[in-house]
This record gives sequence, structure tokens and C-alpha cells, in this order.
Amino acid sequence: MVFLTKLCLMHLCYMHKTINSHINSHIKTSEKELSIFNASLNEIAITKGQFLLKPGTHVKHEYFVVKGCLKAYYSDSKGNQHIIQFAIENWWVGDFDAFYNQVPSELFIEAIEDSQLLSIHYDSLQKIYNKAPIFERYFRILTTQAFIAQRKRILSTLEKHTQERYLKFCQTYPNIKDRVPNYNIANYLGVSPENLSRIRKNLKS
Amino acid sequence: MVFLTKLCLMHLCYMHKTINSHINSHIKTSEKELSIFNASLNEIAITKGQFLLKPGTHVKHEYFVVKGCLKAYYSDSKGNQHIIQFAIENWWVGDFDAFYNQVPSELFIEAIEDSQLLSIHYDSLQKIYNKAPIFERYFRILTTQAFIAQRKRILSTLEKHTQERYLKFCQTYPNIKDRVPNYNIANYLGVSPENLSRIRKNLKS
DNA sequence: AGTATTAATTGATTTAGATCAAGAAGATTG
DNA sequence: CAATCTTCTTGATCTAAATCAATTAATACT
Repeated sequence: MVFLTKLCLMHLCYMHKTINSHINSHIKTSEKELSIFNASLNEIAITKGQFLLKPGTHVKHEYFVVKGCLKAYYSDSKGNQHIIQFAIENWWVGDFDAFYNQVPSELFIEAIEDSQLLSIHYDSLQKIYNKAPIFERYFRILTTQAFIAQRKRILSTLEKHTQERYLKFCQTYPNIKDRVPNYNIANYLGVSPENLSRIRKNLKS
Repeated sequence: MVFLTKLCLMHLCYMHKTINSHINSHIKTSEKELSIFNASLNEIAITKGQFLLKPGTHVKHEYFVVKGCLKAYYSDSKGNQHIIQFAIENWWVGDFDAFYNQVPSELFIEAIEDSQLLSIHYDSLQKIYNKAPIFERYFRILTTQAFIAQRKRILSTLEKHTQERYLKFCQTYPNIKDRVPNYNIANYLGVSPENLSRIRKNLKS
């Protein structure tokens, strides 16, 4: 029992260490600011195939991936998945529209691997913004970078053929490419798995 | 001459008034914070067909549209325009990747109508963030909303047919739809002008 | 290891939309 | 108000990719 407690503490340290170094790679914080932030985080463990979020939910949390891999997707009327984001280590994931604009979620977020996450509650975040406004900067920078990445994704759908877009995807996310089934990459690119398979075959020769 | 000066002052007031009410629709500011911000803005007038930005430029400014309409686009090797954004009144426009990450611009920004803009310099903005950190919040909120809008755009290319995407575009941006030539809307949607024309014909009947 | 399940591949057919080409309708300008 | 330039439309053809269908390969399960 003592052993277990110790393990949990070590575990907690590891998760906080991960997010804190991510924070400090973007902004400079004091010990106090960091501890205000850390105090608001909750740990979540989720196994492959489990859902973090489903449509129709009132979303109160955003999630930081410490370890693992998830996909965020919409499901259309035919049941096709349209993947909006893969989230791996050091990414934030959530339904930002539902979270910030207080509308019901339309998004599925599902674990592709067993994953460890940290969650933050909407109310906690608002308090953090007031008590430690440096975190406005942290999220401003992250959102700006995410915005730029999305802009590039839009551009690639506008100007490139599927083969080029697939190659670009592999180049941009080499680590994701090897952790995710190909039909999910097809979903992300918005093409059929058959088409992606043929493209991959074509690239081999 | 006196008359002209007076006119310019009135003009200045109008432009600042526009951006200040936009700011105050998102955050609460003191007079002092607002005046710090206002002091960093420069006025720009640009006529239809002129460029605010071209590829290869070292980007030092972002722009707020007080009046007018612009398009931001990439031009591919065949000379096709891929429109990433239409900017009308109360929108910020710029090459955010080039601006924030100090890489050369790849973007054209061109006036579709005669336009009045306010520009802010990168260095000024950094100073504002330190002197009046409430503006971190302003830009965090704007970027978050822009991020959400882009996510919806990505989703629509993943799940919808061109006709549905065109209807969605008209619904989301009714004011832009009527100010921009159809072939530019086709560029934005990533389809040929001929195809959009046929879709529009089909919708009439 | 052997079975069940899930993922990837391959082939045949269909389709939405691109491309090519020409003309009509609007808008601008001398 | 011609004349020019720009935008939009229409038709014919071509092509990338979707869809449908079946098989093979890879994982997971007990």
C-alpha cells in the first residue's frame, strides 16, 4: 500500500513535469504561477477504444496528452468519420467550439492507444487567466500555432492532389503516421481508404 | 488646408472608433490601455487591385480592416489562386505564419475593394503585450474564434459535397458572398468556376 | 497455435468535377 | 455609345477518385 502511494506520487510528478516543461518551452513562469496552474489539473487514464467525448455533451474540459494517441472526429449521416485532429504527446485536444462558446459538442474524441491525460476545467481556466495572466500568453501562442497549422492544412486541400497531400502529411507528422491505421489517415485527408491504398502502392514502385 | 486637417482628424477618429469598439466587444479595457494600443496603429489606404503583401516579403505588420474587402491567397505553380481568407470590416488579416514565426511570406493579400486599414508593427505588439497584457486576451480570443471557424471549414471539405459547401459558405458569409466575384468563391472552395456556375444554375431551378 | 476480427489490397464500375473551348452577359473606360 | 475588358455560362470530353465487391494480410483473442 505504501508502495502504491509512492508509485502514484512518482506518476503525478511525471505527468506534471511533462506539461510544465511544455509550458516553459513557450513562456517563462514563476514557481507560483506554475503551481496555480498545476493545482487545477486532473489526471485521466483512458484505454484504447474508449471515448473522452461524444456528441451532445456539455463540454467543461480541455485535455493535454501526456502519453498516448487520440483522434477527434465528426461522424456524418452515413457513419463516416472525418478526423479533425490526431493528438499525441504534448498536444491539447478538445472540442474548442463547445468549450469556449458553450454549445453542445458535435465531436467524438476516442483513444487510439491507451493514454494518460491531464484535464482542466473551464471555470479553473478562467480563474487562472485572472490569477496568472501569463497563461493568456501560453494559450494565445498555442492557439496561434494551431491556427497556422490548420491554415496549411486548408491550403493543402486547395492546391494539392491526394498523393502530394499524403506525402506532406507523412512529412509533417512522421510520428503520427506510424501510430495510426491507414484508414484513419484516409479519413483525415478526406479520401477513401481504397484510394490511399493505391497511392501507397504507387509510391512503393 | 485647415479643412483638410480637420477632415483627417475626423477620419482618424472614425477608424480608431471602429477598432476600439471591436476591442471592447471582446474585452474590457481602461482608457489608458486603449490609448497605448491606439498609439501603435497606423492608417493605410489601398485601392482595388493593389497588394498589401506579396510572397517573399519579411512581414512586420498585421492589418485590421476598417472599411473594404481583401483576399488573402496562395498562387500555385499553374498560377491558380487558392484563397485562404476574405477579409471585410472588423477582420484582422495578415500572413500569421510569416508574422509570428519570422519566415518569408508565401501569401498574396490583395484589395478587392478600395479599403481603409489599420496596421500594427510586430515590435509594437510585443510591447503592448507587456505594457497592457489585456491585449493577450484580446488576441487569444480572436485567434481561438478564427481557429474554430477554420476547423469548421476543414470539416466542410471533409464531409460535404460542393453544392452543400457553397450553400454553407453563403449562409456563413452572406455579406461576403455579395461583394466578391463568383470565381473567387470557387477559388475559396477549391473548385473550378465552371463547376460553381453549374451548381448555381442548378440551385435556381 | 488456431480462430475471429480488423485492416489493407485489388479489380470493375460509376460519378463528380476538372479541363478545354467558345460564347454571352456585365462592367469600365475613352 | 462603342469598344474593351472582365466575369459568367454552357457544352463536350477527360480524369481522379468514389463506390461496390471480393480477397488477402495482419492483429487480437482464449
